[in-house]
Amino acid sequence: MVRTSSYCEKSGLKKGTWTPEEDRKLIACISSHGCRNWRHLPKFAGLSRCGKSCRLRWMNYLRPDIKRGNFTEEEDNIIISLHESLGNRWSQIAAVLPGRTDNEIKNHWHTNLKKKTKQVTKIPPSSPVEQKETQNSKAEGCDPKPILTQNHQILESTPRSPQPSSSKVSDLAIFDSNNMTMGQDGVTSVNFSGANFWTEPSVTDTNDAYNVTSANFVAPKLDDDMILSPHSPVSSAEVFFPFMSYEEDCDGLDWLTNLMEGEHLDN
DNA sequence: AACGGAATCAACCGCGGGCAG
DNA sequence: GCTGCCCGCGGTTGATTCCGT
Repeated sequence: MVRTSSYCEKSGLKKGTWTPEEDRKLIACISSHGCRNWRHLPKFAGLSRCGKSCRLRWMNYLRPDIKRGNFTEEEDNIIISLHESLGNRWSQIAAVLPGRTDNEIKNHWHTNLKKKTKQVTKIPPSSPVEQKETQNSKAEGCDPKPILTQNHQILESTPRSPQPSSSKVSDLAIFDSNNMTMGQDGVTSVNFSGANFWTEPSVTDTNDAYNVTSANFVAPKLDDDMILSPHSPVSSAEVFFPFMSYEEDCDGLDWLTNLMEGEHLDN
């Protein structure tokens, strides 16, 4: 199947899975130039990719504020609830779940939640199965109804087990605990040494607890000898970090600690 | 251990909307 | 108002991984 795109019509442009080297180039380019023009960005970055592909990679994977990890019960409930009212408007649903991309939510819906909702509609309310599920929910302390914080923000996530793929961000991320700080609001932020990553973040959130600004978000300095892939030695700890928010006693910090201790590199 | 089907998820594509000229 | 460019969205594909036999 050969389809053309107004965005990627040029032949010779690379397609498929992104390599760590391409990721590094893209991050470096956005770091220095920002991402106001996706069409021209690949040229500056030295990438044989179309702008659309770069944008997608950034928005769905490399963006610093992406929360990595399994969806929580709470997030599932919110997605289900919002899907009932909004339908397949994944971007709007994603807006309520900071750190989650529309693509991720969409995939999660099709792979997990769709079945879940079908089960719920098929099974009579008084069925033993549902009763059991309800009991489980209660036992786990999960409210079956969506729980939204005052500003519609989910602050927790369970860690997602890393997958062995060369282009996964979990492979790329190395953390420096010295650069992690916990704000008064319980939000973890990370300052990287190096130049300002982004003087004008394109990804902004009106949510105070989630705002990523140049003040609290300084990106890694991408030296030539700095390698983000776990397949090669890392010369500095000041590397890219998926931005996330946690409550103080959240398990997510344990996950971070594990990552920092290199558990994600054990493959 | 090997195989095949199922599940997962990153990435692709076309389309529509916004905006500048 | 029209046209072209660019961006973002949602549907879909396909490579990879998982899991049961």
